[in-house]
Amino acid sequence: MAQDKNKQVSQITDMDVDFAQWYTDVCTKAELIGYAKTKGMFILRPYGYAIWENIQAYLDRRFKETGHQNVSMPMLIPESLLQKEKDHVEGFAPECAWVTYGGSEKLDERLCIRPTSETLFCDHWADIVHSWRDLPMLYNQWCSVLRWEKTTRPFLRHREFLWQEGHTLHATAQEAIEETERMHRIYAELCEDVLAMPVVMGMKTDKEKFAGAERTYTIECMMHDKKALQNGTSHYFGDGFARAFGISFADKNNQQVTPFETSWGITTRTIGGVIMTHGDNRGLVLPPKVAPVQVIVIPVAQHKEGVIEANEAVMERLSKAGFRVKMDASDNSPGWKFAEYEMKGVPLRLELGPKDMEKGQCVLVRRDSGEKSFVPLEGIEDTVARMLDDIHAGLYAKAKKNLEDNTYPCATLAEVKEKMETRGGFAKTMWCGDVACEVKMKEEAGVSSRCIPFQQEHLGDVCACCGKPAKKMVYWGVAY
RNA sequence: CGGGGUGUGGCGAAGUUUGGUAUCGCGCUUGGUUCGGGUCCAAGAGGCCCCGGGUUCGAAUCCCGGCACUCCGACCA
Repeated sequence: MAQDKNKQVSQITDMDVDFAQWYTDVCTKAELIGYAKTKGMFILRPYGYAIWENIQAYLDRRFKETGHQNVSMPMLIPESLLQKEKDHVEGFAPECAWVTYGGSEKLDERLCIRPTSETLFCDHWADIVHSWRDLPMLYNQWCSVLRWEKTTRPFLRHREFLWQEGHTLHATAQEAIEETERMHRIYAELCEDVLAMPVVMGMKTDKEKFAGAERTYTIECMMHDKKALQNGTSHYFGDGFARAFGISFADKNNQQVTPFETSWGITTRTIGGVIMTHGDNRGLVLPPKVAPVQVIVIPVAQHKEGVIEANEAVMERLSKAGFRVKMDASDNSPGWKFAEYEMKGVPLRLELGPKDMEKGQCVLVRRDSGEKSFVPLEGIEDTVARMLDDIHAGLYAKAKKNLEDNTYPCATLAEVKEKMETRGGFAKTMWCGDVACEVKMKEEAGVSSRCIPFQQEHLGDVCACCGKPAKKMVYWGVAY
């Protein structure tokens, strides 16, 4: 068996044996990622980057539809600028990387390589915002940021990672809160409608919220191994940053007032989430809407006359219909190709050989279920479209089941601890709102609060941890 | 950053205990062959044995120091 493996397409570890190793195998063997020479720095290979581009294309369109403009801010932040907001600098200082030399000369002031750009946007706005007519400012930038993480993993934690960071400034708190919630919903829609990942929407507790934020809205997803992944956050800052940076404007009554800020972001980590949500023991399983290749066309008995041409014709038809389609006419055997594209998570495989040509049909095989069907070439565009939709729905339903089956109520800390050890997932409990109980939950049950869901349930009257009157229902879990 | 594991052609490994200058499979190249689930045959190319010191006549192998990957914690998108 071990020897036979070597003859095959690069093998991946069984996910039930070692999920972490399975994950790393998929990232490398499916050619999503390469390791760079500097610890924690990763190369997004073409196939991995293409997934990001598809996510990017969707979000960029949604951002522009909602009135946002893209900008580009500097990569370096002078230390004095970073220092202006106390909570913010405290939150990020431990993971900042600094530039201290320019050429051979030591700099008078060291420069932080941006871990996030709130300070840059605020400083800029302090210059250009003067009147209520200048608001709102609805900015976004696609860039990479740097955080000196101690533990790194492909997609899930890079020292440098790609993301988008939206930053907006509003005349009123109400408007800023609406913006924060609007973007939070867009992230949820990305997850559910595009990535087939069901979400839990809610707010972070004070302990877990972003450094400097008044409120952090979060989207929590459950991975195949039942651990949580935060997938997109949206922050409401109140006027804290604006005050710290001296941003003010003349309102309609000619009063100088302070505006309200938001920021929101999603990163390439999301790709890690996609892998861990849908993947299986054959490798990656990509949701059709972000799959770089949606249909892989594999000619069978391709040396026979007319086979390649017939396959090319189908490929062109599908391509013309707007599908991302590729044909593999290499001299690898069909079986090799089947395994290869399954590992790379291509949603649909189309086989076309001499027998099919006679019958005017082809074979379609779904990556998610392995289901094989013989379909007429006539109307293949519609068949493929329908099947890709079915795959999306199937992936979503499966992930939803995983989320629902592994989310359960607990009445006490002891119960959380016991259930977490035996089954993992999300424990939901009532909570008094005290940070001390969160700390205790972490220490004793090993879980952190994932979020205070919007969809609240009344599970009881008292906090599962301290027994005092409860204020909210909270989801707890082990997070990536 | 604390605790474990690992580092040998592109990939997976053997060799390390008992020092003598590298072996196998896959992949790759070329020519044939085959093609509906990981074809078969033949010939060929490819290695700073993670890096830097040390011991030794001689180091992949022994000693010291780094670095990277990986898992478990703490921190984090």
